[in-house]
Amino acid sequence: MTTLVAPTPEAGSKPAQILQAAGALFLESGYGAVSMDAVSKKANVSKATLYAHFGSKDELFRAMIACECANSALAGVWEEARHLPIAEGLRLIGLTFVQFVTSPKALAVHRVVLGEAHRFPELARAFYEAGPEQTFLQVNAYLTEANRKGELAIPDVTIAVHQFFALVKANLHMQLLLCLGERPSETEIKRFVDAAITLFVKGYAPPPP
Amino acid sequence: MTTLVAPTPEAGSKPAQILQAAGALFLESGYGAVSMDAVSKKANVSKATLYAHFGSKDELFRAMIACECANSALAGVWEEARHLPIAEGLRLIGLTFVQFVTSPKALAVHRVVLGEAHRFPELARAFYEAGPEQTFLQVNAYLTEANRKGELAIPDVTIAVHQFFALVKANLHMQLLLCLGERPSETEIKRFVDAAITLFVKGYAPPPP
DNA sequence: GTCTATAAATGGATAGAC
DNA sequence: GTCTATCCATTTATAGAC
Repeated sequence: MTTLVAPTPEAGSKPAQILQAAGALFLESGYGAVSMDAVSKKANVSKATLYAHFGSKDELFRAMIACECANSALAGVWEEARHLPIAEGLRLIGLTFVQFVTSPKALAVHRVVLGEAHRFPELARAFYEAGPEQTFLQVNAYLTEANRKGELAIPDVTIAVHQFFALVKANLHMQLLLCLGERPSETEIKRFVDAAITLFVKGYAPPPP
Repeated sequence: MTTLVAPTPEAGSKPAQILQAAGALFLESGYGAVSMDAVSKKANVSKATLYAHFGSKDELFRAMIACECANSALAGVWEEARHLPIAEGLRLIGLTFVQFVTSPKALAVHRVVLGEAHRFPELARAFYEAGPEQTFLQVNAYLTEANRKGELAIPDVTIAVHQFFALVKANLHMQLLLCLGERPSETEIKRFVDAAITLFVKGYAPPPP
């Protein structure tokens, strides 16, 4: 398996300039619409220098995605959620998750990876394993624990994890990926997440004693 | 608003050949990776002929998407679902829906529209309105009726509709969009849908009298 | 390592004959 | 309407000087 190793060269160096420029352009316009010329101009670097660091357009694209995946959001949430009642914990996780995946940056990465998934299947897989899958594993552990404590009664935790994320994202994620409308207000997002948590918790509530 | 009008020229004509070739290539490799040269070759048509029918690459791409959106799957389901108990009706709708959106063709269209959403925002909107939105409206009516009959107790039907589709697609849709793995077996899909329906119906069950 | 300049190929789009 | 042949801009990638 190819793990996504983020190079993250020292800030200010030419590779860092190039990666930053590539990120801005690729994420804005997609792979096909961006030329190496445009990247070199945006990075204030000659094309020769660009090719000295990244052997090809493909390689630059891969490196850029790897770099963008390096930010592990949702870092502090898991520990905090463990000390909350189940509904509150899920609410916190859900809200943080939605805020992350609806951020312009995350949307742009998602969009460009999806658009090129057919051409860079290993990249799509690496992206999935570096991002969504890690989050799933965390919530899997969280729900398993809730099951054990009797707070929920989930017959199939794996399915439930996917359902949880599907519920909190709901249609919002797809709408934003399609560039329909703007990101809703914080209040609006809270409404969606609340509705999701309510449904999830009621749907998986343990039977009354 | 730009509605997606599917031209659907008579079969066998040059425009039809071109659209078919364009569909095969664009859906396989995305917008940027396909040249007009490749389309003309695949369609067994000269480039001049191609440009006589479609003024530009953009126009051809739009026409192709419009053509692909013309297939209104899920057509017969709504009437049939109305005669079933709520859980069975939802199961039928959900299953048909998942089978449709996980078909290779639907996935390819989705992928390419997502990938180019930034460059063709009106196209993304038209796609959404021609496809997902129509389905939402149908289920909105269905759930409103179920609410009225007291089969379910849904406080916000709009949110519930989005939740319903999110649940039945769950993570499967995203995984397939990312070209991870193959489409699961029929049996496996049924398992996912069943789990979704169970959660949804239990979560929105009316309070006991 | 970095630049300027350029090669070699391919892209979208068109002219003009039939 | 359709074809062959071609224009011109742009693209990826490299050569050679500093």
